[in-house]
Amino acid sequence: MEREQGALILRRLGLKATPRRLEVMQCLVGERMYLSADEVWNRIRVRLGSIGLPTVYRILDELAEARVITRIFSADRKQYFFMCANQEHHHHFVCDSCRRVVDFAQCGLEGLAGEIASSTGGRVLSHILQVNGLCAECSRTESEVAR
Amino acid sequence: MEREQGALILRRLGLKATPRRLEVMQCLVGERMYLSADEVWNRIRVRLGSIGLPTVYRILDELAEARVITRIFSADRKQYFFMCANQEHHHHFVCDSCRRVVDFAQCGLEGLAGEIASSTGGRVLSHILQVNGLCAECSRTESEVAR
DNA sequence: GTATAAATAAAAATAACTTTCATTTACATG
DNA sequence: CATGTAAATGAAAGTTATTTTTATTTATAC
Ligand SMILES: [Mn+2]
Ligand SMILES: [Mn+2]
Ligand SMILES: [Zn+2]
Ligand SMILES: [Zn+2]
Repeated sequence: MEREQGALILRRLGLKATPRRLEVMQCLVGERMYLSADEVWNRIRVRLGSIGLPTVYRILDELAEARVITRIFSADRKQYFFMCANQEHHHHFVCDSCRRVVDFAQCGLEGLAGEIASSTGGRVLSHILQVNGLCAECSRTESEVAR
Repeated sequence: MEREQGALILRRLGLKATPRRLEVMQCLVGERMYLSADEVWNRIRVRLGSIGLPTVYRILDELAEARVITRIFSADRKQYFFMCANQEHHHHFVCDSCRRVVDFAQCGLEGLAGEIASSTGGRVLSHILQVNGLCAECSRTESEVAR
């Protein structure tokens, strides 16, 4: 992501294009594994000289709120983040072993939303969908180990 | 849930049928809202005389592990639990306003699992699906307030 | 350049959970 | 029924991810 592109996205969201925000975005863009706030912090503070962990948390929150990045669900219940080029509605296939994230477009929940609304009389507002497993590489590795 | 039924479930899991476990199950069965460990604790300690919060956490973990109860995802990232009579694979429609949980059987992710496996070369092991919104009652209330 | 609201750092606080370890209890066995 | 044993529990302390607070700095509109 070009520096100016990041700045544009931030201004569109009504956020100032600060060096810290740009670094956080830079750190996540193109990264194919999901990262924790702590990991983002450790990666960027080398380059920024210094940045506070609360700042990283705040920036990640803002970006997630604005849907620039996504939250990934993990069994350890920590917060993890991932940025995808894909800006349309979609979900993720997440590797339990190496943390790789792969987009998939199929959602197929529009129909379900309708069914739930009509059968319960309620209103559907959002949904969480995440598929977990082993990516191709980890799947292969595991087979080798078993041999 | 009859006391003896609870005991049977626990023994089948290789767990001792202790008064604390039975109370936790009793507390959750038939409850139509999801509850936190803290809430379960406050409800049952009145009846048990005393029980430690770590014990409640341990019991809830065991029951969730054994799939006797389910974890509910919440924006506050606390752990919430819900028990459904329905023992088959299914998911939940959760009210963001009153915490009510409604089962829905449709999952429709078997096909998706296959597609992901064949397109990525990986292996699908599990998935998370939760639909959020407003239950019928809360949806009605909200409309009234808007008027 | 300057004013101003927004952003940040540093430190302290929070709170949800978890661990430890000494004591108690369910229950299998005789 | 008595009893041995592993499993379960309580109390207290510990952990740690995340958040709050407040004084200072900075992006940006004018
Ligand atoms: Mn979807
Ligand atoms: Mn499913
Ligand atoms: Zn992998
Ligand atoms: Zn409701």
